[in-house]
Amino acid sequence: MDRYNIQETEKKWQSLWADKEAFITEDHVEGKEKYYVLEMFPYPSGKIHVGHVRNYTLGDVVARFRKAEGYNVVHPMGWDAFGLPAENAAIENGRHPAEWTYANIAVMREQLKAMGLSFDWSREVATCSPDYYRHEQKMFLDFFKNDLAYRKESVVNWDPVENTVLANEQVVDGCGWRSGAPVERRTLNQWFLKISAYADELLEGLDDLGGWPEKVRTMQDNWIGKSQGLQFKWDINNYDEDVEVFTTRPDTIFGASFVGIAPDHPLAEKLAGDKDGFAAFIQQCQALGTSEAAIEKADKLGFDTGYTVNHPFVEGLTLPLYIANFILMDYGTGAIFGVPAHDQRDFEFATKYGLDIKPVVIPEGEDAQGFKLEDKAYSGEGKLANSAFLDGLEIEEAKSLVISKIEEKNMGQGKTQYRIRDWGVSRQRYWGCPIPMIHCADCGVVAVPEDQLPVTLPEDVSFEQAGSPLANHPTWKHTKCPECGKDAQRETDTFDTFFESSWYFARYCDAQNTNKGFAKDKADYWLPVDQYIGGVEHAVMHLLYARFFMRALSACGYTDVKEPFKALYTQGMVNHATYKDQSGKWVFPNDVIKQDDGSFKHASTGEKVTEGAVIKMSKSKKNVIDPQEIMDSYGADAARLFILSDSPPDRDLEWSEAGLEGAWRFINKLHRTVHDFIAARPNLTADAPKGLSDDSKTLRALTHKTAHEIKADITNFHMNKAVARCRELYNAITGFKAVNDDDNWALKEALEYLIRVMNPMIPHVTEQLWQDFGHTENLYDAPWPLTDESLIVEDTVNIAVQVNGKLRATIKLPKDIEKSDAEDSALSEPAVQRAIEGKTIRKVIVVPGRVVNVVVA
RNA sequence: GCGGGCGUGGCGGAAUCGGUAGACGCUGCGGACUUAAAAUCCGUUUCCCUCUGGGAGUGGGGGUUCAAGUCCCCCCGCCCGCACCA
Repeated sequence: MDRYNIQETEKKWQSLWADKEAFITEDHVEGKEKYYVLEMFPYPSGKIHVGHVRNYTLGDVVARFRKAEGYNVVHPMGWDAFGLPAENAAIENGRHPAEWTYANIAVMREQLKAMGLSFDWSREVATCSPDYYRHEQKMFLDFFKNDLAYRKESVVNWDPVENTVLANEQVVDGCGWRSGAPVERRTLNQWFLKISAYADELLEGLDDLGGWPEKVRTMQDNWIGKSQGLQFKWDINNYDEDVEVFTTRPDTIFGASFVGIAPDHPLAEKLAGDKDGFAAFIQQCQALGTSEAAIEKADKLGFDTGYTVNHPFVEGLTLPLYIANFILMDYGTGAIFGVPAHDQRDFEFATKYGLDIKPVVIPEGEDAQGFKLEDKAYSGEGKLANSAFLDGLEIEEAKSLVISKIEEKNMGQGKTQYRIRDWGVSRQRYWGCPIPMIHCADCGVVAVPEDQLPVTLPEDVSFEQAGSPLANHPTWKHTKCPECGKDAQRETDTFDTFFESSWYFARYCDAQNTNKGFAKDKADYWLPVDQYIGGVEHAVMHLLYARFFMRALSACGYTDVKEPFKALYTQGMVNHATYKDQSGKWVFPNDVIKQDDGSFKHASTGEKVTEGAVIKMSKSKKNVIDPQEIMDSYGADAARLFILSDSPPDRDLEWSEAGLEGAWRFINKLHRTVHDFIAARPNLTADAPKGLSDDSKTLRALTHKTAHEIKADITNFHMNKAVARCRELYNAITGFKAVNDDDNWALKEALEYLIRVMNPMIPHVTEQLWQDFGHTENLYDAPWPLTDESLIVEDTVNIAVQVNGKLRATIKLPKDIEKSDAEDSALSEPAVQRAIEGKTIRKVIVVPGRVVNVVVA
């Protein structure tokens, strides 16, 4: 018998698809609606990983399925090619970032091709190419002209030994990852994009994103963080400036026991700069770096300025003015009033420094005098108390009243505040897109004239010295001022790599365009992306930046599309068990052999190995599987099928060798079953034979039902259910005994339907089997199989019969039976009789088509 | 710390609107075929019991309901994001 040759067959179809340009897409195809499927493009880190396999398999199922449904599908792929790892490779191995990056791209492109993905490779982009980034330089200049880009000071993590800015992930326990030196916060002048100007629009736009997961919309909503509050000034005793605070809880003003400012608040140095311990305190705050998580997780620390402030409503009441490490300069005014009873951070702070904790919001059912806080702040509902003119009011009433009183006193005003900050796009790095600006001593900041774009990166850079390679380059930055012609210097910062990923989906619409990033009509045709698929870790930043970027581009006349992604699907991660040897070192799963007693040993050394937690695959823990090895030994179809089979795509997936083998077995079985059928050479008619046996009718019903339901499953991303249904149909096929050619006709229909509905999941073997059946068209170009609705209507249903909610029997009844008849049938069941014996029937609940519940006492 | 999510057999998971918990796969066990093994095929696989039946059971505790994996409240555990990783 002929065995299925996976490697040969998969290569054969991959080259056929390439030769026929099967997935090269034209714009505006007559009579077809467009459908844009997009997966988040990869960073070319070296080789593809299982997370990529999952992401691109999901996208491929959608793309092939929508094509079969008759859409004009575009499914592009490219490379998010700028970024830190390329520079790290340069430092560690001496390889040039460009050389390293392009070599990785070449490897990964071949790997993606070997997966049989239906990409339109004619649209491929690499963001590190000047052909790509020249256009975003132009976009930046347009943002600048339209007042959407500006410069301001902001804080970075500074490594004093390496003389370089550190990313947050490069700060480990407050120290630089390579130098080990404590990081400092340093202020630099940097470029920002005014995403805050679109805060309301981005927030309101979320309501129209029905195709997005609720959780992602909620996260973006919280990130934008719109809040109504009060901004007002506190008078500082014996000092001629006021301190301005922002609060979302003006109602709790009578519970205030201190006022706090951020360590980098301009007043901090002025008020306390000459005090003992100030420098040490500031240093301690700086050691936390700039990461918000690190700052908020740190123990609450304060420094008493010695100054006091006057309470706005209580004559003679003064509160201490602290500098506190948990107050963020970036939010509000960088100053707060602390209400320990009703804010957890303030509570911890007050506990530590012995400040008053005075409850002013009393929950319902508690007495204002008796209400005591246990060990944490109370932030729930309640009525005001201990608060002079606010006593007895609801929180919202009290907020408005305090705001209007403050406004009357001219001390401040109600204010809408956003948590979102403007997007800092400057990076002090080499491997990024140069920011097309020039600094002139006389003219200030001047844009590079458009006819001088692109500003390209110099190739001869050194990573030997500390600091930014662009700034260190001997000649690159020296240029002439475009306005006055005198000597001037180029901006040596490059863009944040989120800049590139904020418009790549628009570039795909017109990837070959050398004049501009994309032609408006092409973007307006293809965009928005109909289905975007990627990791949930991008729920906020990338997705929010891209939404902003399209609005900014739209404001500059590039396109009419403001929302780039109509529907979003966020996939879960891929996890794998971890292994350690006796010395505690991580071991690759590939080097582990499971023994008969369930224990593990090292494949080459024979040493005992212990199995650890099942966690996200990561190189550092070595719990990685190389997709290349999977494809080499099991084939792309098996890898794809396994990854779709087990877990629902939005949940984490546990990689399992056994599950992969199961998928591989299925593909071989499917091949064998089809070939056994063909070899039997049944004599078949073209149309459905009349008078099919009941078994054949049942098989036909399942066949058509399966095609129908898989369509719904794929539409809803229930890929694991779709696979389960395919296996059910397959099980029915192999359990089916054909006694004549009429039966064989039904069998062939079932097999062909199975092949067709599985094509988006396992495209190679299904194309092959379709051809083996004698079809001359290819499945990639074939429509989704039709469902004959008349075959799938059932006239009887199984009804559960319960007594007091407990299942006692199931009965088969006509679908449209009268309730009373269903009740009679249920009560006559022996098991029901037994259960109700000697009891009184209180009532009987009949849910048509589902359940009869007999309630007895 | 803040924001968001997830939790169902030995394992991954299924269960449309609150209506038969465990589809489908994996593993294990038993059997067939074989000189033998692999492959393949068949059966079986939530737990407990006094087993022609019955009881328990969806992270834990409480509640609503004729009926709860599903709704509500509290708690526990794990995961993602937190603005210079991508």
